[in-house]
Amino acid sequence: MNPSDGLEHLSIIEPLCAVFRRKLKQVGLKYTPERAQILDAIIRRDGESSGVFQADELLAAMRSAGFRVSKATIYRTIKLLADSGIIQQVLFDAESAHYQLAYGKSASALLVNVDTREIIPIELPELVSLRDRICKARGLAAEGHRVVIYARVGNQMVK
Amino acid sequence: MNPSDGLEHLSIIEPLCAVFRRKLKQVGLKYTPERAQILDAIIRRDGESSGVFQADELLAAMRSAGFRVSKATIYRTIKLLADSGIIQQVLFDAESAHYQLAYGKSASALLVNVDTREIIPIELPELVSLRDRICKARGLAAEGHRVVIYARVGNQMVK
DNA sequence: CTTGGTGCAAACATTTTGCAGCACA
DNA sequence: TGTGCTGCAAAATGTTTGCACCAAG
Repeated sequence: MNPSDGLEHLSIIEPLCAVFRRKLKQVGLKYTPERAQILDAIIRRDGESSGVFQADELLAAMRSAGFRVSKATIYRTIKLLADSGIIQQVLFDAESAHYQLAYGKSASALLVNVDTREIIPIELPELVSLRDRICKARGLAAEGHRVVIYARVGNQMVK
Repeated sequence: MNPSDGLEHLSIIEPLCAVFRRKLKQVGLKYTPERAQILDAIIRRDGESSGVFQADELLAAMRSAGFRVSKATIYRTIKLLADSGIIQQVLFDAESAHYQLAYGKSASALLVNVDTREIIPIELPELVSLRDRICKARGLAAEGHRVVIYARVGNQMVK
């Protein structure tokens, strides 16, 4: 597949759809067109920008792409996807809930440029061992973590 | 001062009040009894439990302690205290905003026991250098960070 | 066909705001 | 004594839910 054909996301749509479908069946729920379209829209968004989205953003994006889904279905589906482990909530501000695709990035962190409001997902592999060590010291097992780092454009010379 | 006389918090009330008073004066605002009582209640809460609080919890605590403050004033004062750097928002769940006193703990993290819902503030000094290094690599200057670690009681043997 | 799903609108929970009277500086 | 502050209640968000009709399995 050509990496510049705008269809990179197709490489993950199929497996994620299958995962979602299986998870739904496990609990006796149905795989509907709306649910498929919402997951597809989330995957498409993941390609652009930071991949972090909010319910109303997603709704607006889908509407302007010609889909007619309701707010209620967006919220209900987001909850199902989070329960399935396909997306995860990221704690990034307190105004409203933010989510991102969770495939393989359960340990990632977000770097927020407070000047430009740009959100940059970063990897902090060192944090996992640090986290596990701290939990173990208290007889706990780490389940996950959330990290947000706030930064601004430094005026100091960068060597 | 006797550390078991229940008045440990007095050691920080005075300086924090002074800071708040000064910050208010700087922008032409007034230091009112309500604002003083709210800051006092926050400092008192910091002594108990984890020091993390929500607006409605604080309101309830103050009401049952005999103060008569309104919801609106609580919210308005929390915002002022956050702007003054005296308290800071912690991102811990998306349901509602959580805050804690900020004196000297701008780099701390929270460990949440998801079984008991207990919130344990912890120190992660290693994270500061990690954070600064990552920001500098992108020409940014770290302003702060938020870390929440979720853990549960481990069933595995802890050596 | 049966059980669950959707859209809509109303309900909710949290936070913000407009306004009339009150109080600090 | 004026500008800012308070309480109240209404408005504004963001999210959830009840219900009637529709559709997947």
